[in-house]
Amino acid sequence: MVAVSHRERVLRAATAAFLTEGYRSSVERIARRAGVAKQTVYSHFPSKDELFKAVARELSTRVLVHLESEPGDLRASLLRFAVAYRGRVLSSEGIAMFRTLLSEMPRFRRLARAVYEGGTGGTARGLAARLRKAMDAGRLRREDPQFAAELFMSMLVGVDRIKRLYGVARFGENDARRAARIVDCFMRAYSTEGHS
Amino acid sequence: MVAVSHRERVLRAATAAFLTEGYRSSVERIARRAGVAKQTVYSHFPSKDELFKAVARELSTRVLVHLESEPGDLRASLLRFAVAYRGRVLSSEGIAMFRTLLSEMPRFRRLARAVYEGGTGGTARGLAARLRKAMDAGRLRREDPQFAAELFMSMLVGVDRIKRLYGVARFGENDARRAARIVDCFMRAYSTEGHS
DNA sequence: AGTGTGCTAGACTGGGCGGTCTAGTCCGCT
DNA sequence: AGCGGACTAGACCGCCCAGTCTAGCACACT
Repeated sequence: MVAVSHRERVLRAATAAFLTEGYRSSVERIARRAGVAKQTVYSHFPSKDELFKAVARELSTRVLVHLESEPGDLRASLLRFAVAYRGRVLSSEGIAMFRTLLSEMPRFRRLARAVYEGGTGGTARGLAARLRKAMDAGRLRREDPQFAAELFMSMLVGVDRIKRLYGVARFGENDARRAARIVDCFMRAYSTEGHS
Repeated sequence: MVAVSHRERVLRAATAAFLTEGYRSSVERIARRAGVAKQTVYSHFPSKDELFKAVARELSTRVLVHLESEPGDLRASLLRFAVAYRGRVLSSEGIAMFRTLLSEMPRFRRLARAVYEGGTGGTARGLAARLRKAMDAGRLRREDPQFAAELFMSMLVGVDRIKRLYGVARFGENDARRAARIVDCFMRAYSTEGHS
């Protein structure tokens, strides 16, 4: 089916366009970028809004960060998660995605919930499940695991995301160290083992 | 001078308009909202972009949260800060401001830095100074106070802000409790006193 | 060869907007 | 009374854009 390929190309071009220009990007520019006639865009998506929604839905599936639930060292496991999550969220693409989605979400309230659930929400739930296990095993202080998961994720990207959004900081090589420091802090607050 | 009053009215109307409609808000609507002719807007601001920048600058001065640096109980002091900061950031106005500024910041890179410095950056610096004092007094674990301040602020608003931005959560009455729990976590990670 | 389908380029419509211009009104000052 | 500056409503220009329409091209199927 050629249609699928065309649809795919439009979607990809629209994604790139919306991420760089925001919703301002015109349908004609998107068509050009996809190497396709404007009419072809409209033959696959009924309106610009629907195209945007499709892009948003597709984007939201890229965000989820899984956490291996295998037994291994909890600290190492959290550190891997930290680096992966920060990499996804703080990357240029992650920042552009956040900015673009955010500014249009008030117009698409139902979609907004779905995007949240597919990204931050889903990731938090997965993390919370892992933390609960660690709590059950007595390796983490017993407390609301959902709260702990959200707190950990907040610690990981909070102000750093803001800095990137305002163009104040880059996402550099010393990032792994920062992630490690944050994991240390989290463990100090939640680990049942002694602190230094 | 009547001019000042008019300028002020335009600025206020523009602020309200940009916060609710974003940059989409037309100059004519802003003029109407201010009860003023379109020409009057242009007699005070050379272009819509400049008007927007003026609004952004004005908004950024509203964000700073000060922390009393008097000696008192550190935990109580942090808790007051936590409640104040969350109140400012997570309020409907704070969220709208964030969304509006954010989506236009890529076009105004110099302004973006200033807005960051006036808001999050300045608040973090003030908090860091306070934390450093507590560290000097031996009441907090000695560590990079700037990092600690940013981490604390991340903990305070990170995921909660995301939830509000996506319309997933409201800002309700049990907020003070959440702030308190976060302060507890921070103190567990940083306090030099024993933990329960 | 003939038909239909999916595509192409590009013209077109209707509407919105930034920004300018005109003509006229109001008010304070001399 | 007469002048000037700040304001008003509203017309206007040029541009961009979402979405539609037309005419023609290329290829697959029979």
